[in-house]
Amino acid sequence: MAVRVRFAPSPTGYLHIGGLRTALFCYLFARRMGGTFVLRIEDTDRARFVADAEDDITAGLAWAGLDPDEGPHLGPGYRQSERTALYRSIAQRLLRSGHAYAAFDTPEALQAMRDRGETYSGATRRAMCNAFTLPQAEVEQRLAAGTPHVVRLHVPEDGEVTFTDIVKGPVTFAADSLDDQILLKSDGQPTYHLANVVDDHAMGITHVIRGEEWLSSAPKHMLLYQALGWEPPRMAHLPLILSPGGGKLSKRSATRLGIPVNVRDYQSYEPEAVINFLALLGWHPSTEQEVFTLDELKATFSLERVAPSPARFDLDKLRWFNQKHLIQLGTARVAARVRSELESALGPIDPAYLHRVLVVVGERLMRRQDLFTRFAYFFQDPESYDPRGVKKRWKADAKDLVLAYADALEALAWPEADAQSPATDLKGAEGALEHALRNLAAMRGIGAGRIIHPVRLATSGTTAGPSLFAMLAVLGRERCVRRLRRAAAVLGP
RNA sequence: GCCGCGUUCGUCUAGGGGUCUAGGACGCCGGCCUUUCACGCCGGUAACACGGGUUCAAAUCCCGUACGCGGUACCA
Repeated sequence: MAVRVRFAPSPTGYLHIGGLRTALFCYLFARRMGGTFVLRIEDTDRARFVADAEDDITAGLAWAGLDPDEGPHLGPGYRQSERTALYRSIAQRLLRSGHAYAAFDTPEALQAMRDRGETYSGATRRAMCNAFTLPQAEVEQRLAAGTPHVVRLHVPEDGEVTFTDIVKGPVTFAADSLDDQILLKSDGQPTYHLANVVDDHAMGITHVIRGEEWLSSAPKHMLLYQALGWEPPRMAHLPLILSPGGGKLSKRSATRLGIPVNVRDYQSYEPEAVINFLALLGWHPSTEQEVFTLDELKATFSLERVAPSPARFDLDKLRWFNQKHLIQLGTARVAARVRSELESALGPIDPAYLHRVLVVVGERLMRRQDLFTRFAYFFQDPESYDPRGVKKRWKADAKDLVLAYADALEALAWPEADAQSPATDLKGAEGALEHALRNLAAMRGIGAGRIIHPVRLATSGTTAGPSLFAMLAVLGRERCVRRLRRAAAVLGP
């Protein structure tokens, strides 16, 4: 049978990183099995509905490269709010077959019951106000009069519910530990439990892949499939993602640690890296490969190799993946991703220049935003000079040497890179720059390092960076000379 | 409280009765390379939660305890 998997978020907030992980596993499994990946919006909660949440979810999936084969953006019938009639008719059917019943309890009465430490179960329902305790005539009269009521699942008083979860293995619940779940709310909307089961069946879902927070309600869903005479899908409950401290990955704790909670806040990471990181959080390939593209993941993923225990979010690891993927992406694609952001911050940038910068920066780029911080000097003259670097490298003769080198650069035959060709053949310039510097050192009878370090400091403001001559070649004569002279004036002897 | 699930280096994990003096990756610490930084390479640090069984043999199977996570809503 063709595999059909669905990702079924609720539009009560923006797409969460944990939600993306669930979506990823759904997607990967569907692709691996040659099946279909469905996006279904579970908008049955009117009170918590967030208007732009659905767009955020769709955008988040697109950003990550997880394209649904079916979904609300492709056709009607994928939002539960469009399917209420279906849920109501199924609820009626359950009512008729005795698998569900009407209950009239007030919120206050329910609260009082909870305060007593009880749940609405086989053991307590006889103390409440419902079709089991009211005379049948009154039930019918109330229903006819349109009295507000809910429809509850009639959970058997004994026996147990067992099913085999693909990641958790065999799971067993005693029926009397299950409460009489509300299926239809008094406003006529279905709860998650009803709508989810009805839709999974109606949409031919073969595998339910979702977060572990659903494991406890899974037996109620199994009961529903049973009552309806439907074959239940296979279940796979994914372990949750925890914060580094071990607790829940809450907004507050996460932001304090610099961990974005919403997918929309991952803009400074490459989607490929986030995907790779998420995939390995709970899943392990049988090999020791760590860096994966989406295509590679699609080819190797399996639910059987998903770990049953929760995993903690590790920012360092995400950063490492980000660096790996930045390298794997290559300068052209990185340039395309960073250009507009860079230009809106710093004005127009010559594409060929940007390309040369990326080549020279190379694997030193951990995150795109490094170009605005650690490597900002490629786009703006340094505003200050690293004090520790100055202390260590800016000796008494530094000013004189830097000035002399500036003069030498002005006189130098400097093969400028061809602006039309981003191929960055800067080797000629590099050689000339190095030759000029070593010449100067020889004339002064000092080591080249005596000049190299002050020059780096003067032109970049820091002591760390790419090979000096490659860096100078990229910066170009004008910037170099200006910066050398300015540093000499500012730093003095 | 009750129900369910889980527990191997700081973190992600491999392993599923003997091949485990427990492997890999991130991080951290050394070293090499390099007149910077990063990459790369070499080396180091560091774990089977605890207690009982079963077995010739247990990280691996069973039971209990502890701890963690989830659920216990007219939220999903």
